[in-house]
Amino acid sequence: MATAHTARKILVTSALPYANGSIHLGHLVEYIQTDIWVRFQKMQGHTVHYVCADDTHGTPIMLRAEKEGITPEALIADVHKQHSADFNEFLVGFDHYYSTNAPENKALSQSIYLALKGAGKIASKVIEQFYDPLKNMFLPDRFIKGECPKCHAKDQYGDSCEVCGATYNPTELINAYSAVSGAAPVRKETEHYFFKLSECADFLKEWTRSGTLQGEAANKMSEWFESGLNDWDISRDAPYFGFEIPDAPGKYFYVWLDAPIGYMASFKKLCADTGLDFDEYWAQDAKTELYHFIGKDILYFHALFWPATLEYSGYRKPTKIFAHGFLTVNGEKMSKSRGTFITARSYLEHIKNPEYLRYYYAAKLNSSMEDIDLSLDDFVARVNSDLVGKYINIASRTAGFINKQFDGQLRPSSNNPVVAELKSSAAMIAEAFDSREYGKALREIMRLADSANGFVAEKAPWVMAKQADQTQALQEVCSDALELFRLLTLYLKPVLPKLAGEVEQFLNIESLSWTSVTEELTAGHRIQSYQHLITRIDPKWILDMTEANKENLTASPTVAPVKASVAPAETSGMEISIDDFTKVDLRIAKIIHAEHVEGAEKLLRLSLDIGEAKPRQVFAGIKSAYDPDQLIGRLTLMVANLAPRKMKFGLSEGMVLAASDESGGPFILSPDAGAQLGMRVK
RNA sequence: GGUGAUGUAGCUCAGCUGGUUAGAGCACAGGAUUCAUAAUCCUGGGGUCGAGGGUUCAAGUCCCUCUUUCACCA
Repeated sequence: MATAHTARKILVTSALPYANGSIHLGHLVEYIQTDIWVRFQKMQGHTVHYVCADDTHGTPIMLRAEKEGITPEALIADVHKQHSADFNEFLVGFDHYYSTNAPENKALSQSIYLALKGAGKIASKVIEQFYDPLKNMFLPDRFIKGECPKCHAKDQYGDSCEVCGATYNPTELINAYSAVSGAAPVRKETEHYFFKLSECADFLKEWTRSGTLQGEAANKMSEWFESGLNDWDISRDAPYFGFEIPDAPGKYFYVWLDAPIGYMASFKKLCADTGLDFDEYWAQDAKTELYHFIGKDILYFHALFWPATLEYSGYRKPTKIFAHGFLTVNGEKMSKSRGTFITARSYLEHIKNPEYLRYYYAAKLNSSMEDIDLSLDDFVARVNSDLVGKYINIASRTAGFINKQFDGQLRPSSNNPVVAELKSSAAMIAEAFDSREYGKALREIMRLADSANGFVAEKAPWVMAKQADQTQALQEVCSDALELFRLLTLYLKPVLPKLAGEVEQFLNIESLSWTSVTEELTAGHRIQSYQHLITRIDPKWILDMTEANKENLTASPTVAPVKASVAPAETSGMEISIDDFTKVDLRIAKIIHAEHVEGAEKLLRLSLDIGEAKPRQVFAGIKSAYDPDQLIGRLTLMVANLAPRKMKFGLSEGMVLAASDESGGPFILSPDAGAQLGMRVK
């Protein structure tokens, strides 16, 4: 039996979500996967601590806070509140959820750095980097934009082109500009600190092949060894939101240095709060187990930098790293235009029950790094069929007899073969959960639920209920069915902890643990009256959710004021030639900023990006129909070669197009998904 | 471009170290049943296992080429 071994001491982490956005369904794959594993191990009687934190440092957070006119600290405090609430509602049971911007993390990061320095693993080197002369800051590659050197698509990031897929250096971009200020970046020298990863190759080769990684992950790692390991740049220059490097004023730790240390810091705070022994879990010779659940995209940081950092600063290494794949929705990448970029919050608003998603993810998850697909139709079918039709139905169809005819009292039969069958699967299901083969576990559990329903169908208690001499048989069949239901609940508990709690109340039993497999509902035990525990998903909820998540690519008002019956408006009647038309340079523009203009009745001031070095300022008479906030970020159409015009409030460098007549408007235009800013309209 | 994964019934997925007519759930069709918030049970139709080549007595399973989708490239 899987339950026979001695209790283990386990520390588990999920990757730290970046404090720059909301938790969405993609994030939740990982937290749900980890939480199921943690709950399963706890049910096994092991001591498990599950910690996580917000990843709070770096340039994007600094700039976003600046844009919102608040301090980074205020920004991350707000995000922390939101993230915590989301995780809480999805029943992700962290033992501690912290922040990397915490005193424990600062102290640990600095001491680890000093230990690495003491071990001779830190070097400094003068490098050349792009610098924004307007903003007086060094620019990460992703904050440099320009024209792709291969396909000449405008507005591409500094590392690769989203249009043609080419990769290159920021130096190769044509007409490069800073995404922060629009200024042309200059090259500037600066001293950076490096972790000498190149000296860690032998250690890492052995470590990554010692069973700590999945096979495919280890394969992936070997490519890095073949090409040779470079030293890792761990410093960034001020201004930077992060921790300053000791004895190096103006130099900060790169966010990826202090992020994984955040695992330690979160646990350290938990230790301070609860009296746990930090060293028992992190000392070099620690006998406890340490597992990191991560996405395949950050394997690199966790399987190379992190173990090397720990090794040479005198700490223990992870026992194992579990990498999972990405989430697709309906077979494609999550998409704002299709409404499949769904936040945790939006899911809760529309579907409400988080356990549906937990169940569906569990049904899809395995131990590999393959992507998993959230097929929304399949989601509805699966939850309704498995959870409501099969599992809950067992209680729903039998509890009534027990409550009405036997006053809630049970009388199980002895040696029911179906009960024995369910019990005999306990070890196999435990093994599947333990090895993160949740899909396999759930397939088995649903097979057992089929057996249970087959048992009820075969015994036909509704026939017994009509025969006076079958009273005892009726009570036995229904009691046995509830015993089957109890076992299924136990098996599903890591996935559906809240529902399991409600079933425990209904059955009037103690909290189920894995050893409860060997127990049984006994004769004379009284259950509570049955109330329906979960309802089916209405496909309409899904529709509403995807609609609500569709980014406003079309007009923003939800109610269309245009009447379908209006006669088509007459055209002006004047013909023009194609040449006349091509004189008008129409471009797809992205509204990067919009605001009210003081003193203007009708105008909004827009900043429009059409792939040029600087955004255009355009005044548009659309104040009556649009709120500036809802315009920011969307694409529209502009006339790019209209002669600039001086207006009372400033220079207008173009014109946006909008439709209107006496029935309503103005309505500004939007391109179909796929159009990129800067594209010519013709 | 390089590397690691990936492509199996309409949909979502199982198929361990190669071995009898390729499986499940959902969907669909027929039947049964009415205890259950139409749930359940039985039966059935449906696949040239991405394409092509190779190894083998035998390949979805191994090898090669091409191709799909995803990720990473400090």
